[in-house]
Amino acid sequence: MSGDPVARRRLRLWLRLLRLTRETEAELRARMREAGTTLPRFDVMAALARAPDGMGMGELSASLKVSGGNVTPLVDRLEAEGLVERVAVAGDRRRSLARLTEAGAARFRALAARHAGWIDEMFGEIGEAEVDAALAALAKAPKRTTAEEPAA
Amino acid sequence: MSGDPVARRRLRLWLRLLRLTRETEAELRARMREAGTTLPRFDVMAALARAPDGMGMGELSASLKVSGGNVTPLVDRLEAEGLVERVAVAGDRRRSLARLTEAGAARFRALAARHAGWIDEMFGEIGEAEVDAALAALAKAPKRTTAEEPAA
DNA sequence: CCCGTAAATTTCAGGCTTGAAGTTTCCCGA
DNA sequence: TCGGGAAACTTCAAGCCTGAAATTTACGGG
Repeated sequence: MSGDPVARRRLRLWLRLLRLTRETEAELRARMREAGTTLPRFDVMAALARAPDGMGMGELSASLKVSGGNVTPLVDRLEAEGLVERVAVAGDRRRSLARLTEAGAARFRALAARHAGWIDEMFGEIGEAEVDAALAALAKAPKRTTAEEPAA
Repeated sequence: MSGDPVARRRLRLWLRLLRLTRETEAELRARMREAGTTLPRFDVMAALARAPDGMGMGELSASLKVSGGNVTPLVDRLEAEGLVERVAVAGDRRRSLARLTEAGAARFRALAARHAGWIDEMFGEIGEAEVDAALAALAKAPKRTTAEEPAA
């Protein structure tokens, strides 16, 4: 099918990454569910936890690599749960920052600790040297082919 | 926050995998879109391409690691497009096998070739030795913690 | 000041995904 | 034979996700 053995191995690596990520996400999703939340909401909280002063919707969607239209209802739900609040931006009424509430920050700290434990458990068979090897190997991919080029 | 440096590196590896997978999937999704299909449909076709005699819905959902309720409408759509057909199973009317049609097989062959090229392009910076290192490192994870254990 | 364009966000239709409940069919033991 | 599970699949409500259109606000040249 393919005459290039390196290409075949790269494809195999991709399929392995896909499967590994799906399995891990499925496991995390189940545990988040037990903990009363969902993975996407946790991801939002994690991003906001790094920005104590809040984050614009656009920054949030870029940071999470999800579309803008997705962020709105996600933040809506977290807001309804009292974990996140939207704050107006002085001088630009188009924007609004999402920020963790006190309750949201506390909730995130508790979840993050458990999350880290779950990951360590699931990846526990991978030794430190292997972790470093994997990180080094994956550092260069994927090559961004649809990168926006500076104006001609 | 965490006193265990290995645990932190494992978490970092997981975050890296998540980001890499999301970026790659986003790129593939965009290209599949241009090609007139979607990633989930391609995944179904890829699974069916390995089973010339067809695959039960249950096998398909296990193979793709998606829920059963997901497979039904996916196969429905592929069937509507004439790429997949459901064939009855003699002796068990509960089951039905999904199988690529001639048109579906041809479509898949064309897509698969392009798909392999896209992957090779996106992962082109990763050399053969690094591919092997990554595959070796990731071979052991994730440890299945919710594995169904044989009846007590 | 006013208009055109651009930016930030929301809205929207359509599709994907899950977990749970519902159907139909099979199987097996009494 | 027949009745209770169990298995295979579908249906369903809810949520996630995208890309595109719509909305609101900002900004800059004339």
